[in-house]
Amino acid sequence: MPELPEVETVRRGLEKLIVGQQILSVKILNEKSLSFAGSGLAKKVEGAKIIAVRRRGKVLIIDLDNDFSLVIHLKMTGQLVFQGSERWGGGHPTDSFVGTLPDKSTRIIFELGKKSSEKSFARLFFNDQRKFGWIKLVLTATVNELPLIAKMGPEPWTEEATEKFIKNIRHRANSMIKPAILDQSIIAGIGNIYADESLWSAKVHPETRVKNLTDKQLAAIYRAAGEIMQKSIDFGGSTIQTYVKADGTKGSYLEKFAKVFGKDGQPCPRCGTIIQKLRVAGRGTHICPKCQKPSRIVE
DNA sequence: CTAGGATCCTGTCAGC
DNA sequence: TGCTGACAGGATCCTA
Repeated sequence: MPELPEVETVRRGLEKLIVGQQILSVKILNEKSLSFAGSGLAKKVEGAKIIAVRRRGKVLIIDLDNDFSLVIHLKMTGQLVFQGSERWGGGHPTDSFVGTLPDKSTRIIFELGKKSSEKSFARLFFNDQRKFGWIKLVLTATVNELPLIAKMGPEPWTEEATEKFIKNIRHRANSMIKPAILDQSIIAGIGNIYADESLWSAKVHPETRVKNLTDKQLAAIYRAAGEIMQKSIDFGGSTIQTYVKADGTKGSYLEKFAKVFGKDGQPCPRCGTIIQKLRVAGRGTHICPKCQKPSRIVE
């Protein structure tokens, strides 16, 4: 689930909480959730100090001071929850943000602290209902060689990267625009929500073939994706803070944030037409049928 | 090259 | 209440 804004929100939260901490121990509740192409995984992790928390696309990277890094992908239902003197969590929003941990979704537990001080003890929980998410321990120097990262397209921010994005996507001329922007090798960080939001913003129908879009339209999609994702980060992404409202009831940040995603049956915020839900490339897709007209140039 | 389906899993919800 | 099927904020692999 978590897309770039959620992963960036997690990164910022964790950076404040865990950099400088030592990993005292690792508890593996689900073997497949944590892997290492070698032996002595726990021994490599335990005792290491966390020196940085980075992000590339939807991938989170925790650098350790022993030349290793923990590379994390939350996939659909992953989340990270820090429990120390304070509680913090981000990623896929579920009740595990607020409930007692570990719970049945907990896959890995990192016990953090400083060897010299008993007081700083804290735990970092990697929770993941569907077990699609993963953590890999790799040499820091080889992080960029992981296929997903090696092939990854540009982050959706800079003006220069617009050209890179257009160049990448033109290689997929006959593809529909929605699956094309979901492809991490074309542009990094877009998932199902931001794909729909970006296409609505740029007034492009998700089934439009790439070859039927002008450079200007592609640039508009790229720009919309960057702006919407930046706005989402500023808004606070998906965290405990946005999950629990001030009055203690559950709130969805999507409810407030999204214009079309999950809004089928409701009026388009731009023109009032009822938003429809369709299936495009196997994914639930939300459009305004008036703002996002299908391409008339059909081959 | 592209689409479409299956796969990795668990939980939830609609419908009968 | 219990069952069933569809679906889910991801990515990869396989087939046609």
